[in-house]
Amino acid sequence: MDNRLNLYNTLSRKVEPFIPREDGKVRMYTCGPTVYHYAHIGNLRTYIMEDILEKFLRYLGYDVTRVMNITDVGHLTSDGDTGEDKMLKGAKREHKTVLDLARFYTDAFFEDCRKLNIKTPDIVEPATNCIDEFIHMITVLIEKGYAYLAGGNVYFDTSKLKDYYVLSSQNEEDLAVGVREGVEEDENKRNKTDFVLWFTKSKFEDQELKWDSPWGVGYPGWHIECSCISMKHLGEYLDIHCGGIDNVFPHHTNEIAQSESYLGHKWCNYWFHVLHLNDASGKMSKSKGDFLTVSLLESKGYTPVVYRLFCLQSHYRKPLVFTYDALDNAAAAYNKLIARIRSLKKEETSDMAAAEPLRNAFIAALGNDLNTSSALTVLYDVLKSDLNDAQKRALIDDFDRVLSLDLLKTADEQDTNTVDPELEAYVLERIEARKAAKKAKDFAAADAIREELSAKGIAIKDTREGTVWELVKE
RNA sequence: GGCGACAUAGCCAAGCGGUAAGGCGUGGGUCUGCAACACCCUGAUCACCGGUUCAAAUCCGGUUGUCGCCUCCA
Repeated sequence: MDNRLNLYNTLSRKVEPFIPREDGKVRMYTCGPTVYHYAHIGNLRTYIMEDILEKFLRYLGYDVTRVMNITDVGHLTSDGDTGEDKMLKGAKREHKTVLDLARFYTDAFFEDCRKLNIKTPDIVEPATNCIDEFIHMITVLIEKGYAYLAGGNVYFDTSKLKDYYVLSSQNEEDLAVGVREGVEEDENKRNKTDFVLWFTKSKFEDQELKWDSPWGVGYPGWHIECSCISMKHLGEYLDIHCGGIDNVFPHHTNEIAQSESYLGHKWCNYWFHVLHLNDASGKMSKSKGDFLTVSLLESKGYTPVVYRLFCLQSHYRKPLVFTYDALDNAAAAYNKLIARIRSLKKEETSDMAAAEPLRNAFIAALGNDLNTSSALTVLYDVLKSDLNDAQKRALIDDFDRVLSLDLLKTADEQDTNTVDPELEAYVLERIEARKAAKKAKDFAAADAIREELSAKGIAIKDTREGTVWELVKE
């Protein structure tokens, strides 16, 4: 397969040609959501961009297997055993069991994804399904001398590694421990970067999810989940590991440490990280309490794909600032785009040879480290090109396999042909009445009819070819 | 304190050494009874200061600013 994707790799800090280990086949892992609350649109920015990556790989013809975990246990408010399990905290807040909470927010997450046209990964695995695998890996790590028991917990010993900071190039001395408020240092650790693989101590007596293990009843640490779930479904070698930029350290650094110590060889070649969505005050965070969700945007009248377009206008490796003005900008752009697509005539075509240069431009744009902004420009180039309408529609449909903006679908749905005939007859009758009023120069009556239709959600406009009308959304 | 990213027109944004894409908005125009739509036209020398080069928004050094990470985080 020819290589047409150049991708920034956090591991090398360079844009490099993407070459999977096995020709034509891509093994892709994604850090999934923590399901103690709704996902905010910042979380979803990452999933949108990962979705673009996956779909572009498929567009290029790769056979992609993508796995995602659901973090339904082990995600503490801090990494020491002083931390509170976020799931437990969420369950208390909502008077649900932890499993009900997980199910509820997992469903909510995929519902948001559906609205944003984010494809569900081939395999989705909750952490609580893989306890045996976690125990197995931890056992091996202890046997190999990479892990130790202290204070009832099992820790990974980062001092056993020559190159722990492969991803983030920090150094031990300068790491500030507990810089964040409310994070306490764990006295059991031998090194400040050591992390918990298995907890048996919990200060919360009502900890709901506990499993038996060789080290006592307890629950897994956060980092071990992703390593195990990835290997369970994708084997010992991974091509791409995705996640938000904040996961570089410590989460992904720790994943590499434990995975490669366990395997005894290099694990994953490409690390793909998406930068954050910020609001005017800085980073969006679930723990801040007040955050933006897809439902909130919908309640304000935005179509969710407009947010997707907003994300695609920017590059995934740049911080993006969310403002309603910027979203309005995207909404206007989306509506205009759809209107232009709608004006294309639906015809059959078999000759797509003339479309090749634009198709290649589209591939070149996305192949250049997923430059979605440039890819959208190519979309506009298609509309402006000399191609016939059928070729344009075909090309737009082709691009939308990756962009997933419902381009043709929305344009066709808005077509008045799909409207209830009774309504159509009524509207046509009113338009005729307005025409008569206009002819009689009774503009007050004509405007009244326009007002009346407008109140019913029907917009009319006078074009050279006569008066046309459409249903206005909302 | 350490590590890292970013800084392009009113806003979003591309640009990867050869003379600033695209989108939204604004203003002007065509059309129109008016309006809306559509279409046409309309704008920046790229944070600042040095350096390399025939040539730099693009490379190097420095300055300033914004943001992120340093065991909750997408």
